[in-house]
Amino acid sequence: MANIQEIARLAGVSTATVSRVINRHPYVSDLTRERVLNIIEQLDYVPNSNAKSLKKGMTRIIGVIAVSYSTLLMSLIRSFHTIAQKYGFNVMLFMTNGNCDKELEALEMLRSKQLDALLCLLRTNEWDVIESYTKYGPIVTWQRLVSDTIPSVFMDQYQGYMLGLEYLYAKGYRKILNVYSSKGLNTLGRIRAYEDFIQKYGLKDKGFPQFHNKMTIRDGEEVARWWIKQADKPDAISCSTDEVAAGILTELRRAGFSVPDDVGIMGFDNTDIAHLLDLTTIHYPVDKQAENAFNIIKGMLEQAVPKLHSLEFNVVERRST
Amino acid sequence: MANIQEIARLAGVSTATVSRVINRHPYVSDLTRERVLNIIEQLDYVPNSNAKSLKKGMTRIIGVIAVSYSTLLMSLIRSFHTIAQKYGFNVMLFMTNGNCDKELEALEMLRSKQLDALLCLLRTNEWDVIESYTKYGPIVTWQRLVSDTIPSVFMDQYQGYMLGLEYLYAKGYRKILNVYSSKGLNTLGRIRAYEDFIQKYGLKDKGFPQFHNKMTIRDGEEVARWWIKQADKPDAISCSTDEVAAGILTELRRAGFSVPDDVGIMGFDNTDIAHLLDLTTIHYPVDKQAENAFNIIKGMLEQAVPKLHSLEFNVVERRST
DNA sequence: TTGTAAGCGTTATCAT
DNA sequence: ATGATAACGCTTACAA
Repeated sequence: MANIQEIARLAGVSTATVSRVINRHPYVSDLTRERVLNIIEQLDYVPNSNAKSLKKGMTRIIGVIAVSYSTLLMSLIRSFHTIAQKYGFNVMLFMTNGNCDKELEALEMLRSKQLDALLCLLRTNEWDVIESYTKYGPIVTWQRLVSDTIPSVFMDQYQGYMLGLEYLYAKGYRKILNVYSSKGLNTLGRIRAYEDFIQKYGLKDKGFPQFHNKMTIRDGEEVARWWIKQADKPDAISCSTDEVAAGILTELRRAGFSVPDDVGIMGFDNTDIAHLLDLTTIHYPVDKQAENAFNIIKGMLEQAVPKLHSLEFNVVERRST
Repeated sequence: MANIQEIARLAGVSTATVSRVINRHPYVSDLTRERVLNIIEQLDYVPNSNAKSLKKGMTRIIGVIAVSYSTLLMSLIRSFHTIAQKYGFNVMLFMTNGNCDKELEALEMLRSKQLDALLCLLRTNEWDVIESYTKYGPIVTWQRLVSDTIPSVFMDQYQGYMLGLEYLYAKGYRKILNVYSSKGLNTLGRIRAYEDFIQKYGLKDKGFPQFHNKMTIRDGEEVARWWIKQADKPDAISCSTDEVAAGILTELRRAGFSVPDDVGIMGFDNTDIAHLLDLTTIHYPVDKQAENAFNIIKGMLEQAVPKLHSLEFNVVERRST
């Protein structure tokens, strides 16, 4: 395969000049530039990335760690990929499936300089293990974490959930059922939001059961079947995810109920499915989080101060409430 | 960051010796090996992968191209990843979302030697575009393709589908409804199998409608609702995917019907959900396909003849038929 | 505007 | 069993 020396020889110039042409340096005469470009074209030459990486001390590849696939994660990854691309970085995805060793592999690749940085969406190893790798390159996370060495683009779910509850209150709903997802800091924040909410408006708890670990369409369908059977029904359901809301909505409609006439339904995340089914939901700026994550990484790589988006939740009002 | 020279200096040996220790060469005395390893440990040294890649002319990274996520693809990718790992290769995933440029990126990385090879699960660009990159490294595909330069681990769906139909016939089913997925060579093969099947057994076509583009749980639910409304019902449903079969099964049970007493249901792919719901299905050895794909790549890289698994469909009999 | 040459951190071929 | 040293293909001072 052709290399820079061969191009130089054939074009009758030095390798430095060829390098300048490739990297669009100024101070190359139009004539030589043209001649070099011609030879490059003829020989179907591409610079060897490994040589480049070795010389530059970086690969321009950023690793992204997640434990598994989900709609939300995928749109986050897509946004991250897009902005990384824009600045000439490639993205390498590590799906760990909860396997610590697979995550360690990614961390080791950071250590051995195959990766310039790591975005840790959902970790598997303990934080102190991950933290011990920060000396090899920037690591940024999406999870809730307060750390000097691992910046986070986490958003406090308390605020988002409260926003939704306030919205439902303003629309006149008073008997709200909460459907939570997996027990974690996020869910805890949401539970706290609901407690503060009923206190603030002097609402009594209606004694509805606590739905936990509900995150899929099928989970939503289950909740819907519960709702149908109740004598004293909630007048609104605030869901952990759009998927759950979607499951409830479609299952209720299938059973002949009307949304929002019989019950209001509110999703969370503003994913495609919420749009598709006209679900009111809480918009969560994952795209901006992704961009912030990238900008933080870029800032750390170039020791510059990154410009960040401010992150805010929004109610997206559609026709399910 | 420490490099091999520093280790050499500190250990009082040459870089060659350090390299030998790292790469587990024989002919290093136990004493020096120990001393070198000590220094390596102390300095937290790891060899720089870029230097290695440059020297060796390969990165030991294989790219995998797919257009989007699906259960089947994910288990294929997992198997591929596992065997690649075993031979010291890393895997870089490219989700193209049908974007030609994103796919080209992967191809370009092969060209610039950041990738040693490419497994193309689901292509986006035309085959001749992809084919033009085979000169830069091995490209193997999972799709149906007859080509000198791009080997394929494709399996003829005709056989698998026929196997399922024969099984249903043997169980006494005579009024079979087919639910196909997206129109492609695979579906065409299945349709052909069904035509040959009714001819072989002298069955008359029951005039059931043609279900096409059904591949999800929700599609299956739709089919189930169609089935419920029929006077002259099919006695078995042969599905394009386990997801569709799962949707039909659960929706029918929800409506009070019994499977397999009222109708037999057969999936395809033998994914987790088939196991979960006790669905009879056609096992499709994706793991072996993945291993074959890797072995072909490995063979091409080492110009050796790969050992391949023979690929066969199997009926996995469970309780839905 | 162009060329020379010194690295980047390894591995591998010869010597010894 | 160990050491010199020449690659691998590129970038970038520094010179001219």
